[in-house]
Amino acid sequence: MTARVLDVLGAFTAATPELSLTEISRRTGLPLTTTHRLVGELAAWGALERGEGGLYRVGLRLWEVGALAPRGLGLRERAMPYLEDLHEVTRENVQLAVLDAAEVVYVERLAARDAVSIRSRAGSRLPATATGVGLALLAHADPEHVEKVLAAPFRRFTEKTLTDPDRVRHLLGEVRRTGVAISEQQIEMVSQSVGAPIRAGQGRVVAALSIVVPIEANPHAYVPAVLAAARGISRALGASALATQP
Amino acid sequence: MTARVLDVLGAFTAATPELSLTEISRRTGLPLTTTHRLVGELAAWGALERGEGGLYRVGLRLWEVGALAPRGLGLRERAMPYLEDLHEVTRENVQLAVLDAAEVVYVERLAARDAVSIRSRAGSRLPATATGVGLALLAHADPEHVEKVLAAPFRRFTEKTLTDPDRVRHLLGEVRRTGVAISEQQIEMVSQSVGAPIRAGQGRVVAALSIVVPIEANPHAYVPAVLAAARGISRALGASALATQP
DNA sequence: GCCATCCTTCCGCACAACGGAAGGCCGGTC
DNA sequence: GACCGGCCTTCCGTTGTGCGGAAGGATGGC
Repeated sequence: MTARVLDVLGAFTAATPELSLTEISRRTGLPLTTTHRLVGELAAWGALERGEGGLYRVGLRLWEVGALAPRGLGLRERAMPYLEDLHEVTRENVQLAVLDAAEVVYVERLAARDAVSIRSRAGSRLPATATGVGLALLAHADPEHVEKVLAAPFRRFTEKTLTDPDRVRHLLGEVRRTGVAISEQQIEMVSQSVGAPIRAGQGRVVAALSIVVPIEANPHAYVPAVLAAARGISRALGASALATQP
Repeated sequence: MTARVLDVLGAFTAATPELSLTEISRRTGLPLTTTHRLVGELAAWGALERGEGGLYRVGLRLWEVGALAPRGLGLRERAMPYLEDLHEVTRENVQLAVLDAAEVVYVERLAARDAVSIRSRAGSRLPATATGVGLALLAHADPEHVEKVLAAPFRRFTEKTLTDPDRVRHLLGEVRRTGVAISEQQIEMVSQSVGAPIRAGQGRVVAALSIVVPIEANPHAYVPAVLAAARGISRALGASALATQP
């Protein structure tokens, strides 16, 4: 059964990237024997591998296949030079993310050594409404999808985290008008982020990037650099010059 | 059956990252109906997703799981700063790779804009004996494993590609003695590479990096920089100072 | 030496995956 | 506008494959 195979893969998380057989069995709820067989088959193929101590971890072959995801490494590779430039110029945290249902998934993250250091790695998730990248993405997403997102309960991080759908709707209009999304103190009280959408062919928004700066800074000062980077990546992805206009 | 699920995933390659249902069916040899169900289940989970035109591609969720591979993104993230430094200083192609059976898998690749430009993106493979990284890895691999690799037929790229097991064995001894692996014109006649092993805890070699330079250059000039980068990454991975000595 | 924990192998049964058949849905052709 | 050829999707009865209980090693701690 396919679902069980995927359950096994899903048992691996960033917090626990190495698991014992029994641990996998516990997490998936599958009988030990079944787990044993599944894990064996996955390991034989290279989707999992066995480290020291007999613990299982995600294997090289699965990484290779995962790297084929257009929204993963593919996007990352083309965006990298622009992210680095932006990072170099500003010395702040720079992030690249895509939308998945109601969350954003961070595809790349360049951390400033000295600046506000938020340390979640590539592959982590946050609610879309609470982040600069997320607002930039939602602003250009299918309205029907946006409504579904806004209908779900909001996760709260700080006292400034948005929880009112109407407030978000208004903000999204603002984002469409200005071309940038500013999220203030929604995740942490000490920081805010400035995000902008990235477009591919036909002008469709496929990703977003953002820069995270201390709350003392003036976010508007970063807008031109953020927009320039977003436009650069959009062009690299094949969006026409016209389509890159807001 | 687990194998069939994996067959479907394996149908996706760097050359053809987007496939139609029938195309997947053809490649895997599975009946169309069966493929349809498997692909549906995989897509529901997020391992695959459906792009424009109905073509299937690798999904975000699989990318996330793949990113957990310690030898994939995990290694990459920690090595990145050192790779960038090396790249910055030398302005040449810099690569990070791990060993998988008889091949090396490139985990990261920083391409020089002007220097000898070598193809193939992160996730690609080459025979271990024909590359700088591969020789560095084999030199510190289980001797039994090395013999298995040398027993298999050699793929030839240029007239300088090594095909004599004894010659390789000798070279591996040399690598162990000097701490660096130099591969000359094995892949292309215009380039050579200088590789060095990267160690993790207990001094075990887990990866290697290399720099690719034109054949006119003196490879030995790059040895100190390459070794410094390899030692830096090893330290970042938790190898003790002693273990990082050759 | 004993017990606890984890991993591995075996094997008969049941039921879920299998895949043939049939039917939609394009878009091209005459 | 009728026909055809590629694709994709749904249905459903049969069968063989994955399932998981039981039992047997392998460690390692006390």
